[in-house]
Amino acid sequence: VPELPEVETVRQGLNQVTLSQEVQGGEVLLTRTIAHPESSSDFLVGLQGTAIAQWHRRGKYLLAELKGVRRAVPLSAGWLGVHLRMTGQLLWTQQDTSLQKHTRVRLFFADQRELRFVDQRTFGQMWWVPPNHAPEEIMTGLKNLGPEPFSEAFSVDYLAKQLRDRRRPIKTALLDQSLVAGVGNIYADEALFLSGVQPQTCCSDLKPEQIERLAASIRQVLQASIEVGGTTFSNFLNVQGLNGNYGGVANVYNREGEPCRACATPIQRLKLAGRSTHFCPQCQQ
DNA sequence: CATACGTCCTGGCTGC
DNA sequence: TGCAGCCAGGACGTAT
Repeated sequence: VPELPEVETVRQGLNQVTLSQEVQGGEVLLTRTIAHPESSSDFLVGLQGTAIAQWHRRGKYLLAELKGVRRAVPLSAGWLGVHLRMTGQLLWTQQDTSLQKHTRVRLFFADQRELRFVDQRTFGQMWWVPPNHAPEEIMTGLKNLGPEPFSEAFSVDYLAKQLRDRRRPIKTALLDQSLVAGVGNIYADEALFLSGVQPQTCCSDLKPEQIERLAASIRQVLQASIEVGGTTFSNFLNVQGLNGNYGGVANVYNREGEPCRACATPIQRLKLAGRSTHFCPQCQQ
């Protein structure tokens, strides 16, 4: 389940291998994957003859800035957007590598290279944003994203103000991408454990010191995972198809009934907003 | 506006 | 052992 740290790891990997090479063609094996343009062939035509100048990340979205390669002065050639959703993977490979079962989109580069989008559950999406359009015009989800967790905008004051008048459980609020961008189910549970806050706590009941700990914990748990290549809690694969160093070191996620690593109390599981939620009833009050 | 919930999908797991 | 049914969840559309 790629969340911010995994997407950031993919971004860094793509910046190491995909830049400044001409897209010479491609193949869409599942048209539903292409969110824009409506026609898959228009998607491929838009990308053809461009090269990626740089990969960016916003929340869990990947954004490749495109440039024309057949001009002396490279012109803006729009954007390629990707959301991995549940099971999406971007793999940098050779075109003659046998296709994975769930291959959805292939982009062909020079020297028989390929950027391959593999996605078992087919929720993942790709967009081609034409030149002279802002990505958020086409990728409408971008408009509803809250601040990046590592930005100055994600301050204690911001979080306190946002939570003050909300009546939702804090866990549900953390999954809302308009509050803070990039946190998903795993990191929400882990950040709440680290901050000692029960996931069911009503947002407006949180005390100032809890909000302060929560803001710090969100950044801490995300940063720690980025530093080990996004493999802290999942069997996530990087662009080379490798799982660096699966840690399996979650404190609470997917540990129902197992002893809390801090106090040995059995970890409890409940359902919030339709999502499994794990916490230590002793450490989180 | 805030919030809740159903929906999309595949494959792994559970229980009969 | 086969197989139906449940579950996992990110974001969006719709309902309240």
